[in-house]
Amino acid sequence: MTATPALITPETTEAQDRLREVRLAKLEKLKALGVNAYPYKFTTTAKAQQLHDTYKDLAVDTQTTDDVVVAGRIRAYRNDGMFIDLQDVTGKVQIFSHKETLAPGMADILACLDIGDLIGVAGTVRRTKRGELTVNATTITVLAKTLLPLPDKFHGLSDTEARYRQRYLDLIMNEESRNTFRARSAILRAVRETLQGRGFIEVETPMMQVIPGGAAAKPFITHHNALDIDLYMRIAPELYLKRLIVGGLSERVFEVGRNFRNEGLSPKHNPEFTMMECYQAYTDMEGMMELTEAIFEAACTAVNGGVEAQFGEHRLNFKGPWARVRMVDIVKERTGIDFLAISDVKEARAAAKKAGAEITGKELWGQCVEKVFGDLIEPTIVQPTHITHHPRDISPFAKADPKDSRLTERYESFCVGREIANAFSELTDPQDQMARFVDQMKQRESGDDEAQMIDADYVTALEYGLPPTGGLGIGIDRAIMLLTGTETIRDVILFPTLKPVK
RNA sequence: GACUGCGUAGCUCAGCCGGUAGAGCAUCGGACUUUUAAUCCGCAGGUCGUGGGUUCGAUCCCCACCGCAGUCACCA
Repeated sequence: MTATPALITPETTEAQDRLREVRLAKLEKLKALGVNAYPYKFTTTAKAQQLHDTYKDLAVDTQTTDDVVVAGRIRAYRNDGMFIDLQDVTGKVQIFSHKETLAPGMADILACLDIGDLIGVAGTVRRTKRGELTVNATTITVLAKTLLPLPDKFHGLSDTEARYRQRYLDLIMNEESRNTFRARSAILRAVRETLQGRGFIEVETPMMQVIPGGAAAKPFITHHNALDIDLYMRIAPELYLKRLIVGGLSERVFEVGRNFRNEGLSPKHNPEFTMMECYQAYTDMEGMMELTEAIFEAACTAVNGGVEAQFGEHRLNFKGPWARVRMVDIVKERTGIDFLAISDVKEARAAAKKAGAEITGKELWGQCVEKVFGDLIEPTIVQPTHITHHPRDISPFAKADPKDSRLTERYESFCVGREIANAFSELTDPQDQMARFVDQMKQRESGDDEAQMIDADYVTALEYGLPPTGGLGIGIDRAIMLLTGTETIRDVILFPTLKPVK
């Protein structure tokens, strides 16, 4: 036997090589029988679930004359292939092969099959004495001969590392994993449909940017050879999307796409993650609140059939309107600290520290408020809640609160101690915006490498006029975790970031 | 980045106080045949994550490194 280059796989062990040899021998037998084990096309007439639906009333021990053609992966192979469990995207159906009903030559093919192989089966439908819906095979077509065995048919694949590195095996073996990622798709569709139903148009903005703005985060750096310049992977699409509102491309735009933040990995953080951001002209944060609720209601309904979702012990209800409370008010209510009555920064830091927040001594007034909220209150929020009117210090793109210039028209929505949305009445005043950038630059110079860089062109865009606009961002991965009851972000991202194996 | 835990056959897992490894499933050979994790008999399958060290002897003890997980830090 001659080894082809494709089969030189240094990662496999000798034991794996032996297992492969066995299957290669069967592949050779198939070739000898004139069978192409990797054909080009196959047409089916039914899926497994369709058969179960159609024949749900078929009596036990009953043979029909209905011809069907199915295709899928062999998940179980009993009695030397007499019984096969065939799995397709909808589920499993049993295949029965008997000398008397099998077409000539099929028995030889059957003998060359293994668990894991992809096959097509033509036959008639019956229900066995034991009540199992079954296709009595007449012909069997090899659609792809496998060269490596699947994991344990009963215990499956549970090794977390293997599940992430070889996601295809995880998907073959674990129905829960398949369901989660199908739910992910359904949620994304619901988000898009909700927005499109309201007249938002989907756009795409640069992922490689010269000035990475729109969020407080460390960026990844990459390099463009021809231009010989470094570029940053975007941390947010925000500033580009608002340029589109300035341009009047649409009064309503949204983007669903990847953001990249150079930070640690955790059950809640993956360096690349999916974000939905949308901007709507002529509305403010109130309008965004209603939209936030509508999106979550739709997304939850898409995967759970209603506005409730189970997350751990918590029964979450996404039906709007959600509770809303000002950040300073809930801080005052829970800790007794009335930050609005504190004007001195040192005093604010002392109060925050006394309350139990982690204070380094460099915080601005607004950062003290946020620390207390983030450290002490955020983790306790269970049901969807809008926390509103963030301090101006931590909100460089939000309009000031007309009632108190220390605050802004901004809110973040929280659920089970997690942020699920961030929105505000967008700052549209170019002079105020430039002042905010200058403030950020000062924070940057004093060591905060996550403070915003000045994006002069963005300010120029504002000088051409951004209408009153509401903006909203939703972290899609975390939303999916909540709506599907998933504890770790790696279980909702198909190929999470992992260190390479050396 | 820090701490803790884990890494044993293709998969899922045992392995005592240090004496160079076991099971089930899968594979292979055989038996059986309307099964449901099919059953029965038998064979084979291992650089115990990697590299050092201690020891007469290391899967086990020590050190370093690699990877994964959890917690924290960083971070929305």
